[in-house]
Amino acid sequence: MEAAHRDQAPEGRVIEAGELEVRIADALVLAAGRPLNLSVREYGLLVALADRAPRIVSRDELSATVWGNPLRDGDRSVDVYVHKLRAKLEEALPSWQFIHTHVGFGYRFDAVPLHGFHIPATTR
Amino acid sequence: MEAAHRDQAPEGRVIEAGELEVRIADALVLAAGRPLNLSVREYGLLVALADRAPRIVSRDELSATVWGNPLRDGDRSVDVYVHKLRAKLEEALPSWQFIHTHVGFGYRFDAVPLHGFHIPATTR
DNA sequence: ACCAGGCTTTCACAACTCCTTCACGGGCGG
DNA sequence: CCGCCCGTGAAGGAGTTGTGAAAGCCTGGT
Repeated sequence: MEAAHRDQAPEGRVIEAGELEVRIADALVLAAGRPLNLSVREYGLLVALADRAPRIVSRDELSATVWGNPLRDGDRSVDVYVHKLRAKLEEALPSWQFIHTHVGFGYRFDAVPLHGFHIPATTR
Repeated sequence: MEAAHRDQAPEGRVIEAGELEVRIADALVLAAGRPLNLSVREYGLLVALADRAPRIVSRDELSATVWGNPLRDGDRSVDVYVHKLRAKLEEALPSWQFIHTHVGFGYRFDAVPLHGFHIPATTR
C-alpha cells in the first residue's frame, strides 16, 4: 500500500545502505560486517526509517510505527531516539551519514558517504 | 477543484519539470536526483506554483494557498519567499530557471533550460 | 524479595533554523 | 521627477531540533 518493496517480504528482507546492513528476519544490524547493539526502540526507528527511504517520515508516523501510538503534544521521544541512533551509527561508521533532518517535516534515511569534499552552503 | 490534473490524485502525484522532481506524497523534492532541503513555506510555494503551471498565479492566491490567508496590504512575504526558493533552486540546478515574474500579475512556474539548449521534451 | 544494569521517558537548556518585517535600490512608466 | 512594483539583504523574535542528564521502569540473577 505504501512502499512497494515493503509489500513483498515484510519480515524476510535485508536492507543494505552503504556499509550498513539490516537483516529484518534476524533483527540483526551489521555495520561494516560487525554486529551493532541496538535497543528495541533504536532498532525499530532504524527499520522504520530505512524501510521508507527515500521518503521523509514524520515524527507522528514514526511514533505510530515504533511506539504504537500517535505523538502526544510535547513528546520528544522520537528526537531523543534519533539522537541515540545517530550516535551509535556514527560510532560504528564515522564516515557515513544516515539520518537527515527536514525541519518541519520529519526525518529521512539515506546513506551518504562523507568523503573528503566539502559543500559550500546548506546541508551540514 | 481548480486545475484539471489536480483533481486526480491530490496527494499522490509526482510533478516533474526538467531536472526537478516533486513527490507530493513524501514532501520530497529532488534536484537532479539529490534531495533538496526546503522549509515548510518554500515547499508550499513550490508546490502551489508547480501545481498550477503554466498559469500565472497571483500573490494573493499564493498567500491564500501557502499562508492560509489573503495578502494583507504591504505584505512582502510572498516576494521574499519566492526569492529564497529561487536561491535554493538555482544553487541546486544553476542551468535551469523555474519561477518567472509577471509584473503586475504574479508568478509563473516553468522549467526552462538556460545556456545549453537540450532535452526540452515538454511544451514551451 | 532485593539488587544491578540497561532501557525508556521526561526535563531543561543550548543551538539552530525559520518567519516576518523593515529598509534600501533599481527599473519602468506616467 | 515621482510613484509603483519588484529584488534583495538584514535583524529580531518565534519556533524547532540537538543534547546531556535525572528519574522512572523493567528484567534477569541471586
